[in-house]
Amino acid sequence: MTDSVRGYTAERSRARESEDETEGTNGDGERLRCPECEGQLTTDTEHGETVCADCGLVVEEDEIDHGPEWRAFDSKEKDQKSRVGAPTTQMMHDKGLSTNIGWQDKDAYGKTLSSRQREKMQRLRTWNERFRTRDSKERNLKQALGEIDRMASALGLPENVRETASVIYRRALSDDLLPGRSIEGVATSALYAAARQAGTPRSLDEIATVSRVEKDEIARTYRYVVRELGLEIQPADPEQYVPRFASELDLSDESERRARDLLKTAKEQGVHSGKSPVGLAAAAIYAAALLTNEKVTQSEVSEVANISEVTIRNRYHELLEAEEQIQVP
DNA sequence: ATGGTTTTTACTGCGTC
DNA sequence: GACGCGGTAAAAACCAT
Repeated sequence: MTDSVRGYTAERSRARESEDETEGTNGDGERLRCPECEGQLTTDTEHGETVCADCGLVVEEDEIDHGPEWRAFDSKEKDQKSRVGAPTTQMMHDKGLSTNIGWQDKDAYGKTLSSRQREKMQRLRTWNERFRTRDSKERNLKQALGEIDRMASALGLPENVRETASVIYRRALSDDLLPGRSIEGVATSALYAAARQAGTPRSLDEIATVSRVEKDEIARTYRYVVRELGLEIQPADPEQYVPRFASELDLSDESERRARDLLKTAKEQGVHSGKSPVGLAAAAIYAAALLTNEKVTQSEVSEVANISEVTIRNRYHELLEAEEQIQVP
């Protein structure tokens, strides 16, 4: 259940392996015999021909190579692409269709190149590779940053949060955290992390409503990113939610202040550990509104905080108890 | 995977407007 | 009768192991 991403990649690589196998059996030509001399047939993938090993008869030519087109690339690229899976894929910006220069140092007729030519080709490969990957990373980044911007404004997050989110995303990108994960997922996680770091947290649910990615995946990717980048993010402080909820409910500054006080005393009493910060904030808001005689119903609070009324009830009892214990010891 | 904890869901009863 | 509130039991979600 928590492993849908892993399951996904595993399936992809399995599909790739089976593809390799069929390619292999195609190539060995064991069951096929030469019609002239009954000799073994071998497949020459270089020229796209099937030839009899004994008499040299060309049985078939201009064959289409059904193998994945990236097999002949350099080994670094093979690694990269293998992880992604199928030869053409939506997961690469160019669907794997961009021009590449083979590594065999042979010309179109299969002849070996002169050393001068080899050097030249090597330089071309280097530059082609540089442009291609730089290009792909930049598109990737562009899309992700656009996404971050969109979500941030939907959530009313300030500029500095977007900045941090972009920084986190760039770090994830340069640390090669992207392969196997969606751009959107990582972008969303970066934003979630940034919002928390900036002290203006949004709950996972809120994030999930503006993201194109499922909550589960966000949570998973977020954990992964935080771990890999060594980000230090403390659990969200309930007080950080207070101003937002208070203003959404049109509460006075007075009750907002009392809500904070309630949370402070609760913290001193240690009542808050293990409970959801959002729930505590919501309960504090509700309790404070009661104390200041401002009319807010539990359901209204539960609405803006996305928390159940039951949780509000439970929490706010605890908050009031903690308050009493401080005053009458 | 499992077990313990927290949150949610669904339902009920009570008082008030 | 609808609404706000409180409580409860069972289910679901979450978390650490």
